[in-house]
Amino acid sequence: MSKSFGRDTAMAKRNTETSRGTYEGHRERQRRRILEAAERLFDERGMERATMAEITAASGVRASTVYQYFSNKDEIVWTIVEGVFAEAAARMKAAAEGAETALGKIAALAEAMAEDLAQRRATVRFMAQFDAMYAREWPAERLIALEARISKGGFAQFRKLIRDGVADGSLRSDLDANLTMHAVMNALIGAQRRLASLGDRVEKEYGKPVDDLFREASRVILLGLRADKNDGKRAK
Amino acid sequence: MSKSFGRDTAMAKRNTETSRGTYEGHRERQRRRILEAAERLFDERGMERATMAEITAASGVRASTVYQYFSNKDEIVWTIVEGVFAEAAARMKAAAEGAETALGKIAALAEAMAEDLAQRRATVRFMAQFDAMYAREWPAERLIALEARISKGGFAQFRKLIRDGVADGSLRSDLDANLTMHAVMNALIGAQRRLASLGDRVEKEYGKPVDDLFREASRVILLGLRADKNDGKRAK
DNA sequence: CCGAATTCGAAGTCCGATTACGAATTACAA
DNA sequence: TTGTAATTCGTAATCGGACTTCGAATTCGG
Repeated sequence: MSKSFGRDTAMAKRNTETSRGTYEGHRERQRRRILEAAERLFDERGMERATMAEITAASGVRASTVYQYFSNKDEIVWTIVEGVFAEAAARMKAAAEGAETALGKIAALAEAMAEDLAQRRATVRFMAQFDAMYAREWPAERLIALEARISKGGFAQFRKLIRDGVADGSLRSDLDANLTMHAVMNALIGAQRRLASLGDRVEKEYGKPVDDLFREASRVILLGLRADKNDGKRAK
Repeated sequence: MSKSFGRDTAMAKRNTETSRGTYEGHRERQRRRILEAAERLFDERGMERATMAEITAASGVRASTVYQYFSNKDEIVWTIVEGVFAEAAARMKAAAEGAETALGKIAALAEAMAEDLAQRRATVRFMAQFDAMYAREWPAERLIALEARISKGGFAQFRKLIRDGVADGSLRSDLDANLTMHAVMNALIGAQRRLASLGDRVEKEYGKPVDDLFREASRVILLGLRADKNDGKRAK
């Protein structure tokens, strides 16, 4: 509430014509320091277990100061989540761009997700936690803001991808682009997040790295999307 | 720690030969009362937000008494989770038993999951939360106990299902039963849990009930599992 | 009715999030 | 270089929620 009172009053006055963003650089640096410490701790201990005290200690910034940057722990979570989601989306987009056919793009996207699962497991786990706990109560504005960034990044074109795929014959003809897109994305993301959450547990029990399991799942899905040799006669 | 001291000492003595399980009935009833209140609250407010005070209030049992039944909130969560998982597994098993071919069984299983998603969304959401937050730190014993129950119930036969399917020609011949089983189960469960978590949000945005999205996802997966016409064996 | 088992209540501990606020420090404009 | 606004520090305090303690009151079964 009374967060940046100092800035909002006195500084606003000065800004009227003089030194724009005087302390901004420093503020930005501090902000990053806090976010980085928090992100690491969330990864290591889970966003529930990670305590404010730990975060402040790790960031080297006192608690009372942290609250001048973020009004509460949730704020920190949101901020990190937005960044993480946006980055993931960007990676997916980049991956998809490298492929030719629609089917190829989808495959590339799935492969990118598999790599995230292998190399950024903690981050994926973090996203899983977030989905499970916060997703339902996202304030609409946040959601919109996030989607805006992500849309530019990749997911949004997915529907078009399916439409294209049906058109160019690489995907089966009986697909409803909109429905299929959401269904497949949710299945892929769901599988990825779940595997990240179960992680080591699954690996210990079944010997395979979880990203292999994910790859097999996406292989099956891709097979399901692909056009039959004799597409057109077949309906389920 | 000092939970059931009364029972462990005085009553243990009596049990030596006399009134076995005297107060058991009542105790069991109380236990249920608490669990039911907790389950409802977890569904309504999430297992994080639901407070002990709320649970005790809703159950009509005082806090100090509740702690004679469960040593802490986590205990309650575990207990409910075990029941919920076991029930879900039983439903799946029942569903699979009604079908003939392996592919049919898998389809029936997926349909049962879709129905759970439609009719027990809160419960599925609950399982999603649990997976995301607790799965990594399940004590092994708990896990074993749960798996024992679930195995009897359904998941365990899934691998056999795939092997059978490959043998009877309803599934494509290049599947690795063990790998595919885990991959597909994780994809299905992951999709189901994710859709339950996002729930209304998804429905509002895209007009379709989430169970339809799930059905489409499983349709695609089933298509991916199904044997090609020219798989070398007869197709279904 | 007796005695064990259970519940109640109320007070209290512990811990983590968050706040309040004055003193100390830092950045920068003049 | 210096005065002042902006920022940080420390520390004490509040608050809510999980969990405990324990003696008094109540309930159950024989």
